[in-house]
Amino acid sequence: MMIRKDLREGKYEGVVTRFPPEPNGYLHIGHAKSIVLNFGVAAEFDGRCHLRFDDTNPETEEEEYEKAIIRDIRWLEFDWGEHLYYASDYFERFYGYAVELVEKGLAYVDSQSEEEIRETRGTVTEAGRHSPYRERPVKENLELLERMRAGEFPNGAHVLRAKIDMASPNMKMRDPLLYRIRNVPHYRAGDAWHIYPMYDFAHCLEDAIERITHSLCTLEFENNRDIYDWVLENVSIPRPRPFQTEFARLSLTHTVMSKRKLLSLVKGGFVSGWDDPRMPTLAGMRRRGYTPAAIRKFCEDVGVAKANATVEIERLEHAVRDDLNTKAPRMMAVLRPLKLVIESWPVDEVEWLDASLWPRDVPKEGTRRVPFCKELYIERDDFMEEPARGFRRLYPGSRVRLRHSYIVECTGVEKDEDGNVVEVRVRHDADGSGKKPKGTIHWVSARHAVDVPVRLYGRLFSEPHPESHPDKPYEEFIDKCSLEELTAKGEPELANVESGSHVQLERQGYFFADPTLTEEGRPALNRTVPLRDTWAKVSARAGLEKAAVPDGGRKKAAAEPDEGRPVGEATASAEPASQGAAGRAPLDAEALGLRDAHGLSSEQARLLASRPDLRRFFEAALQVHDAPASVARWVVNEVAALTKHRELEELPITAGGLAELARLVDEGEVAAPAAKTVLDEMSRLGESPREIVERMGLAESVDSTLLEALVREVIAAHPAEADRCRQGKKGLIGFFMGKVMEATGGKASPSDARKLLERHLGG
RNA sequence: UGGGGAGUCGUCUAACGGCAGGACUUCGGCCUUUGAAGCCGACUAUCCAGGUUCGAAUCCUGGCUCCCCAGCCA
Repeated sequence: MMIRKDLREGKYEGVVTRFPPEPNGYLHIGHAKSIVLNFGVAAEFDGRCHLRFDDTNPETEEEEYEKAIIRDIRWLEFDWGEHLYYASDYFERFYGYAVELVEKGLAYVDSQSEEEIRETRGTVTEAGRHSPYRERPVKENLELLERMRAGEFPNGAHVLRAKIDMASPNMKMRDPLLYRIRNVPHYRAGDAWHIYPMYDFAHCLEDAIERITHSLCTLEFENNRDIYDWVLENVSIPRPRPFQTEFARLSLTHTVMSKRKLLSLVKGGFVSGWDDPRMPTLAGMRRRGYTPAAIRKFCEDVGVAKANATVEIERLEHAVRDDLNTKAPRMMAVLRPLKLVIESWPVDEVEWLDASLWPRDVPKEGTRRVPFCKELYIERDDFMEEPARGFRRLYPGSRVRLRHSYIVECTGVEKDEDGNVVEVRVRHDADGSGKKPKGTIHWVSARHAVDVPVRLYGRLFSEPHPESHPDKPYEEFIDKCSLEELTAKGEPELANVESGSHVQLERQGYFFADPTLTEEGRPALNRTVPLRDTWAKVSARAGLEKAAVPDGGRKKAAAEPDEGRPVGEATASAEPASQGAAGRAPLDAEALGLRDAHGLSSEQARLLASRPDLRRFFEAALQVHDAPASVARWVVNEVAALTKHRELEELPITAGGLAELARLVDEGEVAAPAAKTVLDEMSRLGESPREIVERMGLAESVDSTLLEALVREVIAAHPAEADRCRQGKKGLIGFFMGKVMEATGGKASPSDARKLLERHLGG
């Protein structure tokens, strides 16, 4: 939107964005949002997006990370063409700009210690103090800088600082550091440098050098924008220059996102590495089976705004399921086996059934063969000796459909000496003539089953907001049970699932054949995401209710209207009374005088008293049109709004003009809506109200018969809306008002128009 | 308590001063050889208080809450 405006105004010829990762860690889903945004806007406006490594800190950056980052972005299927850049390739130019600043007297070499610099920076409420080296002569600065570059000093001996303002309320502007000495080699630049540029100096220059137009970054850099602008305004870079715009970074429930915390999860052994499938890293998600398309869709869906926000993980999971639904073929496997014996089936007979790989609503072809015989495995959860209410699966006497196969009826169970059910016995319905069963369960042939290692991944943190507990560190919410490993019994075809491919195990979830663990003919499956499970929710709820029942309460009736009643009291006792006008500070003498002299409201008086410019304007206007009430209203509400972003003095609007306008309205020559148009024009061009009214033909001139006709016309043009309005959707009156006022150019009396509309649409 | 940002359904996110919309979640219903998917429906929101206006999420005033800034990290 903002970009559209820039283009429309001809600020830039095209759009150039960039994704600027620092090669010091792995990319996570939060970076994905930035990637999708940057590449997305470039594509939308037919521009381009650069990939630029912001490698300005040699101490933490490594080629390994660079490689991983490139792999991850490619995996997301974004393409930067030949536009791969490195901040380190610009080091020489940065240095040139630094020299330029020094020569202009806008930067100096500071030889204070790190600690001294920190102490003299001041605090958020106190100004900082000047460095004793601040006025070092240009020549000396140049020499020192040259020697810093040459490696003549130890780390920390000197820094280059911008000379801006040690008293700036923006801490970032208190002579920010531009260069620091680091006598270490850079992973790309080698040992060519002994000084390295700071982010605030380098980033804006990188953008300018690459002719970036829109530099999108996260909210925490808002304070840095002033430096960004300062540097680019003070060095010789090509124009038009880039501008920085901030957006909210992504947070997700049930996880953490900062590099530091992710690293501590790895180091603490809570996960197996950066690519552990529970990690929110792209590498982890890839290994878990999340797809690039799902991640992109998710990033687009959550949108971009400036408000800090935490997106529910369910939303990501939805995107993943939605994508995989049409991409993952269906197969069967039993995670926790229970033997099922078909009493009515011959011992040695095997029937190979054709089973579709896709459900009805996925328009894809393909089947596989599934063997059926006397002994099968079914899921333990699919049998209950004493069925819960609503249980639609196997229990003594029940009938279920075996997926892709026969209907069976449970005839009994076998138990071990401890009373555990070890085998369920059924008879099958050979011709399918019986009535339809309520449920369908999955199964595999015991004889043909293949063992498949399966990892069930859950959320890393049990708490939705692990970082939002002041009294508890996020580590305490790590879910130790977020990984469950087991060996499943799979149908034969499952052995052929290839490394890196997706499959849905029916009724259980989407799984991914882990590329690092899968062997030929023996996939290791990671559960990407479980299927939505309504029954699990229902039974969990039932369990809760049951737990609440023992003390004799009636089933759910008691649980339903929970103890939410105190709400009414709470709101009532919330003492909002202290706020209102009565609760405000009393008017000072000046405001009091204003109020009494002109009969203003306290609010109006308070504003005029606190804004000398508006007060003078108000008083000057009274000289022309002595109607304090209406003039005050215009000044307080409308003129004040105009001064939001511009000084009153800069506005071409005069007190006399405003007074004239107020008079025209008071005397009924111009209707209120039209008067606002006039004011807008006045603030743009500085014409007198009368000139504008004449030029635009805004004098009130809509007589009642004409207005009536207009109203009828507008209603006739929107029959559907009129109907809804008559049926009670009163908000639509506003819709019609808008149309009528538009038709009259704001010249009609709004109250008359509304009356007419209400009469016609009232029924 | 300096400065910079931000407050719209439970959660994200829309709405030239003119119908508070969409998505996720939740809850009903339909359908179903996946308690999935799909389809239909429902619930629920403009931080608060004043003001301007025919009409305010939007403009004005005041207040409240949350986030960011005192790295030689980015």
